[in-house]
Amino acid sequence: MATRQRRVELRYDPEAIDRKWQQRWADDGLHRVEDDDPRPKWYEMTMYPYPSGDLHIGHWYALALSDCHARFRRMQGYNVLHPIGFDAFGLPAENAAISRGIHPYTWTMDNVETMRGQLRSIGAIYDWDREIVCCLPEYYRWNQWFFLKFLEHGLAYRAKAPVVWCPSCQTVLANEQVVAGNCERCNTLITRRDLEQWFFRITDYADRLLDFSGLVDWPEKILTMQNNWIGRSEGVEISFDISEYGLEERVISTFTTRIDTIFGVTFLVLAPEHPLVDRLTTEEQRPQVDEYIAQARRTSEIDRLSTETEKTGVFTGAYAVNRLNGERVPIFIGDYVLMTYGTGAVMGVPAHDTRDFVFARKYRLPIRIVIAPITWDGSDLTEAYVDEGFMTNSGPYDGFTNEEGKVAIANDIEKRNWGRRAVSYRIRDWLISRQRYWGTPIPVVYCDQCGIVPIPEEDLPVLLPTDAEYIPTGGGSPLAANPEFLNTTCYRCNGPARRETDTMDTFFDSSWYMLRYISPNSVDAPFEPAAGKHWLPVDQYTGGAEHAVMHLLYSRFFIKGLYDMGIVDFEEPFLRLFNQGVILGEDHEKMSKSRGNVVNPDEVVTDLGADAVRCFLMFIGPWDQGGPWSEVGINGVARWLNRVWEILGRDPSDLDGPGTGAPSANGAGNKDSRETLRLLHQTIRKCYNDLDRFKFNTAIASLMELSNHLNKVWSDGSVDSDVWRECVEKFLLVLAPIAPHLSEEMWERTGRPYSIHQQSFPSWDDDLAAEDTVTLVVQVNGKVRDRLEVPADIEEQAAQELALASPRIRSYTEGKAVSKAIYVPGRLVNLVVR
RNA sequence: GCCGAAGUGGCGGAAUGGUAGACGCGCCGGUCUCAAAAACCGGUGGGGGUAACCCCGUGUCAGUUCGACUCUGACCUUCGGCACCA
Repeated sequence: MATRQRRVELRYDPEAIDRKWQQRWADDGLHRVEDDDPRPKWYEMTMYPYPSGDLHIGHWYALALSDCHARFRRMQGYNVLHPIGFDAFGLPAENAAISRGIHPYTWTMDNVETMRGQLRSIGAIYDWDREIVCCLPEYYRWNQWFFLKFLEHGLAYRAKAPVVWCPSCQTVLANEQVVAGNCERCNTLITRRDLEQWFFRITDYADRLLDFSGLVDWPEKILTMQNNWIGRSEGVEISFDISEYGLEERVISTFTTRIDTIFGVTFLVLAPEHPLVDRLTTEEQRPQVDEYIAQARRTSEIDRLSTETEKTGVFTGAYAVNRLNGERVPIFIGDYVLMTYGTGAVMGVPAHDTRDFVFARKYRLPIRIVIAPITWDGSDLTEAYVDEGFMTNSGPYDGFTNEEGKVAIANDIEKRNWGRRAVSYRIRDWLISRQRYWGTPIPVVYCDQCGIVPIPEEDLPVLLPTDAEYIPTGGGSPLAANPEFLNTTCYRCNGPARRETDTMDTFFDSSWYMLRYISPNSVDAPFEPAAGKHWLPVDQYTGGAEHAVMHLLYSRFFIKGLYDMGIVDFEEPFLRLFNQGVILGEDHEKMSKSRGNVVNPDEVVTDLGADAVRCFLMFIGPWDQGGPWSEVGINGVARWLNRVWEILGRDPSDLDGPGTGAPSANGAGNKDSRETLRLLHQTIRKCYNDLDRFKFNTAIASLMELSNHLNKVWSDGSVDSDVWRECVEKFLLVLAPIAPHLSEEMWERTGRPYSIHQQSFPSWDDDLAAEDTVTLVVQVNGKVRDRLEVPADIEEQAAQELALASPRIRSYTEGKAVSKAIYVPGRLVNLVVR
């Protein structure tokens, strides 16, 4: 048992209050969401958790705070749908199965059951009737249905793609299972293997995915990351002649964004996986080439693309002809060229490309300058010159600026049919196939007569067999080892056929789950169109920034695909996006079992209540920044809630008693009452604006200031009881989305009608919130030299006169000329003196 | 390495071109207590000064500005992602 650090003596029993209200809200169906509610709709969705079996503090951070925002929207008058579900397919279930011998289904569903209970302790406004669990056939049959739609619309295709392979375990590995180039289980050196797999044509949508056209309100950084991930570049595909080898392919096609440097080409580099490598390699060079390819198969893409690691390559023994100048240049292979980008072949222009420069130096290839640096004296380069300039050594194009050259050369190449203008994207088509058991079966069969045959819609779902071997062994997908699943009859010709045994990437499930929450029980369609029309798209999506690129791009693509098929009538699934940060351990490190810094929220909730945990997570700092957990830090908010309980629970009529309160004849007339009212209205305004923009930390700080102030004016007996009553009521209403249990309990105890969560967020009065006086800062040459208390509406002239008249200021301006005076209304005067 | 962020007291953070350190933790002092804990009240960036006050201070270095935590450039450190963790 760890040393108990939570030492706050609460005046209330948080466990009893949490239990009481969670039960009451559930019994009353307070959070049930109806489609036909007359209020305007607000669909606020948070990324659904993976059912790991334990709701950790990071889940609380994501879920409790999004719940606060959803509750705030509800108090603003919206009918709020804030659903929850489980991202239930994936690798950890298989790992658990392997290490503990539990079936992935059992493991997952047990975890879901545990986590449902833990999730209830948050006190969120989930409508549990809308829960989704995507490993159940009721959900994944729609994965299959959507797959068939994409296939039907030509957006799915099969192609070979490499997978990471452990030659000892004879299984496909996830990148996560590779440790320093070795299999994490048996420590064998990994390699890569080509398998025929399913792809979705996300690249067809690249331009549309780049275009946000004001449709969405997302953080700028996420838009930038997506743009960079898609990585559009315009250039030219130019082919080099290899007809001398008498192959079927008479050219090698390369993609370049710098066609203006074509006369500087002194070599070509092919990706080691390029299909021509085998045929072009000379017998003499073959041993080195084969060895190099084997090496490349073990190297990760990050290492291959690193600008830090040395650029290597091997000569194939073959040459290609640059048709613009007739030169014959050597063909290399090099692992810094990827088969998945452009054409898998690049032209080497060492003088004007950094990587090519290093490569040419290493292999002693000529470096020919074709774009003259501005101050070039004709000497050799010490590094690649990648900037603009005039063309030289470029035949008919000499003297052009390189920008003019780009256009002229592209035109000439197109005229002669040596190539064409082209756009290349860094993004690759979405590889859907997984050689794993715990996923959605891909609904096609392979028939010797008919080829690929999609399974008809009416025969869905293709059930994942529960009695199958789920531990991957002996080659492909585990399902391939299950003859009852594998062998079937063709849906077209009734002849013998084999089922597809790969399952789907789990990003497939999460690409469309926002649709399923709308009609989670629909059996005829993934969602009811009428309900979809009402709720979709999602107004606010929240979740970790780790999903900035992949999940969010896949989902955007998926929805655009459905839009084109007429299945949905909107193009962007998530109108607004907010990414929360990460909760770290007390040691400021990422939480992990091996570090022993994992926080169990259940214990804290029992001790201090759900609201204390919610408040602490909100108070820790800005939501998008995350922050470290602190066992002593949470005492602070617990103490505050405890004080709020005590202060707001006081009997306001005590203020009317003799010797206290001293209410003035006109109610809120006395000075402290006016101050109190002002602070109340300022606090409501601040909390409204802060909660609106997820700035929970400063909202709570301002409520703390208000409670401190209330305590002070109470002990001074200087506030009117009516003002006090107004403060209590509005304080509780502002607190309601933040601390739903405590505020409900106090709402009841102060004699107010159930439920606080059906009330509106309080409004404020700007006039009441306005200050009479402000502190005018007086600077001399930008340094603060005095502060003056002045009327809030002071004019520039008067402010300057007051500033100049201040004795302190005079000691700085004495005998000097004031050359300039800057006035910021109601804030500052800056006198510039020489 | 590439792409994207972040760096402010002893700690979490506030202030997004105008009073640096709101609010909280911790610490120090006090009240209560036989004592401690809890609770409550007060103080708390560093340096100098009896004091009034003064100087320094937002990762480092340069720049823009009357004025920079805030904008620009370079660098350092940490974090997220890099296509089979989700």
